[in-house]
Amino acid sequence: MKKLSIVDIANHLNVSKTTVSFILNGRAQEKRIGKELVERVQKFVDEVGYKPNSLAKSLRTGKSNIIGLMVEDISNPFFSAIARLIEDRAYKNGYKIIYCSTDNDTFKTRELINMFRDRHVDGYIIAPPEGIEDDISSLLKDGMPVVLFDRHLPNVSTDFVEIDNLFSTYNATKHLIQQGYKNIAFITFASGQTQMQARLQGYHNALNESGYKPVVQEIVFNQNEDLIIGPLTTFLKKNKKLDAVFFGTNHVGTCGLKVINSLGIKVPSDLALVSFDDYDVFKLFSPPVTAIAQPIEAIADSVITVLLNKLSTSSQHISSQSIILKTDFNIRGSSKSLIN
Amino acid sequence: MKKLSIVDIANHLNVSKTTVSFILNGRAQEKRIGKELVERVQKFVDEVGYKPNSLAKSLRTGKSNIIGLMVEDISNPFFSAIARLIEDRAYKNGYKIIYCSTDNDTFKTRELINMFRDRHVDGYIIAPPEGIEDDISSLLKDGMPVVLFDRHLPNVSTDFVEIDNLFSTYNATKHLIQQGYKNIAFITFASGQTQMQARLQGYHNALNESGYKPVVQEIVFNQNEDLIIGPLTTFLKKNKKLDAVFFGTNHVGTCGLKVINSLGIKVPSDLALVSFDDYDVFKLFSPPVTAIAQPIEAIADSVITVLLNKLSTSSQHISSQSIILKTDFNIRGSSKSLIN
DNA sequence: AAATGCCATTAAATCGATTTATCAGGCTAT
DNA sequence: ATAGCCTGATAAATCGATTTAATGGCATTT
Repeated sequence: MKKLSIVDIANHLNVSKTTVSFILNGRAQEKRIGKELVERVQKFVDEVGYKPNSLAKSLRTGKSNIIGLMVEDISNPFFSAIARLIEDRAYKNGYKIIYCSTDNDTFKTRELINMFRDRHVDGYIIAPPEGIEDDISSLLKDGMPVVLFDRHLPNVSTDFVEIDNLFSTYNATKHLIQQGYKNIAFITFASGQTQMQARLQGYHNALNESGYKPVVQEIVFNQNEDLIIGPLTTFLKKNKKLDAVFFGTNHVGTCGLKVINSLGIKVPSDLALVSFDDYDVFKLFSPPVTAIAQPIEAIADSVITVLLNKLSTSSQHISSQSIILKTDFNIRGSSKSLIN
Repeated sequence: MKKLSIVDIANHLNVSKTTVSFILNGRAQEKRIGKELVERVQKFVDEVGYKPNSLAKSLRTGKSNIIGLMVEDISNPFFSAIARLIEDRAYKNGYKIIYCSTDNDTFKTRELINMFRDRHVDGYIIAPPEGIEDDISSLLKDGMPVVLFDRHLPNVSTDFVEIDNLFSTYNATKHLIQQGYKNIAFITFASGQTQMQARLQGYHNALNESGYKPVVQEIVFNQNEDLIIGPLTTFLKKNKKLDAVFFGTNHVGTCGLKVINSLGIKVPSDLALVSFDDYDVFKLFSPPVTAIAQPIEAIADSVITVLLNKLSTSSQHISSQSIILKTDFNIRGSSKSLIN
């Protein structure tokens, strides 16, 4: 009842395991193995449902058919949606996914990379935290395929998939300004990551053009939501002159809505809202929240396509490519015109 | 620059790899290996940062230190939250997680189980779809540790973690009745899974006690949300006499809210709401939705604890245990009293 | 003095595959 | 006749660990 090995197959058919291996790996013709022998082996293998032990296979070949996926936090809807799509595509192409959440913690990420390495994953998909440059570089130096997404590392030359963060916030801020809002705050997580910096820059650019004063509030990320809601509450209580708020991520946005509810702030008459990312919470809030929607499918698709490419061609020569995707700007009730 | 193997270590120190292996696996004392030799080996291993090749290790020992986690859909907040917590606990205990989404598809699940098996995972955590009984039984027969959660399989005797579904819906339905609602519909995904059946039963029990007529609408699950929203819209348009609706899952609930918004139904004056599961969407809706909150942490904790136990003791003798956890009932504005 | 036991260590087998190198036999060309 | 070349297949090496069985040397027992 125990699992069959290639030796069992070989013995039962009175051939050598080499022959079986060649046949199973489609090298029968190349190795000019007799046609009826090939059929005999194939038939028996199908019959007993033999599957090669993938550990042994990996040990010998050095390939594991596993892709390591590192997101910031799998329980964040943005990341879980992307993970889901990547998962599907990967499975369809014969790859499994091992995933984990980095929490944007450099040390944790480093450990996880080492674990993946130890596990001999074939490729890496990473939403990298800051400070992990050296570890990524080291992966690259060893010829490991790595695709970054959601952000990139300026000093590391590798493939990555991102969205046009700067234009997205520039455009959305412009929209607020056109609706007549003048005191627009930008609330975001404190982070030097490229995507956050770009978002901030877009906001600044738009305000500069109009000559309005920027008001930026950075929140320290914390797993405990109360430690986000607290500072947010303080900020909104203090800055009564604001007429609009721009949330830099879906998480900040969600927390922001909770604060707005608890303070009894009316949207958009007291305060207009725009948020980065789009998901059910924003669609179902009253009034629904204007949001920048990231093209989840396109991101996942690009990421996995780039990685699969690298895995199949193992072309060291092709220099890294970066893919920048457009976002959708979904205007809803939370940023209605002041002038009507 | 390539990775060191145990042979390299052994050669460099002029000892046999057996000795190195014993030392590294903490069997030095048992094998009475000299104290200073142990230290010499340890020191060198630390120095060069040698890590045993886990594939080779797994091949030899049959253990992979990987746990297979199969949820219904990783992009569902309930499952992603649990996955996240399980992930953390697993990593802390030296286990990695391979996860995947079953889509409640029996065939897909069967393939995934085979894949996990092939990958030699040490244990399984599964939210099982119907029809997968035989595959689970076969795992158990082969002595694999399996823990089910969110639902169980009546004909399979294995450990599982669930919540008290029947009481939860019974209690919530009672609440609606006490608030004066009489025409209460229950909308849920068509499914014979134990948790869904129990939820339905709880609803029926409460209505029976009061003599009100049950109205049950089953929706066929689909990845494409429009195919859920469509039938839901039809249903709510047809049944104008309803004064309350009970959503059987967070997903149905979210879709339900979208329909309610698009139809312009006023909550709770036109229609009171209660939903199973609790998450940000329900808290931030206006008015906030009364919901049954599952104890996410407790579920994740129980699941991983039970599994780790089975993994460490490998006690075939202990009969399976089932853990039933209590839920929280969060009463909010969407189910306010009719009588005031 | 031979036998036994203990100590500290190691050689060799094993896990289950892939891959390299080899082989026996028949045929062709010099 | 013999060297060389296909053909069709396989023996043996390899991946990098764990584990079983064995070893040589020394002290102790009979």
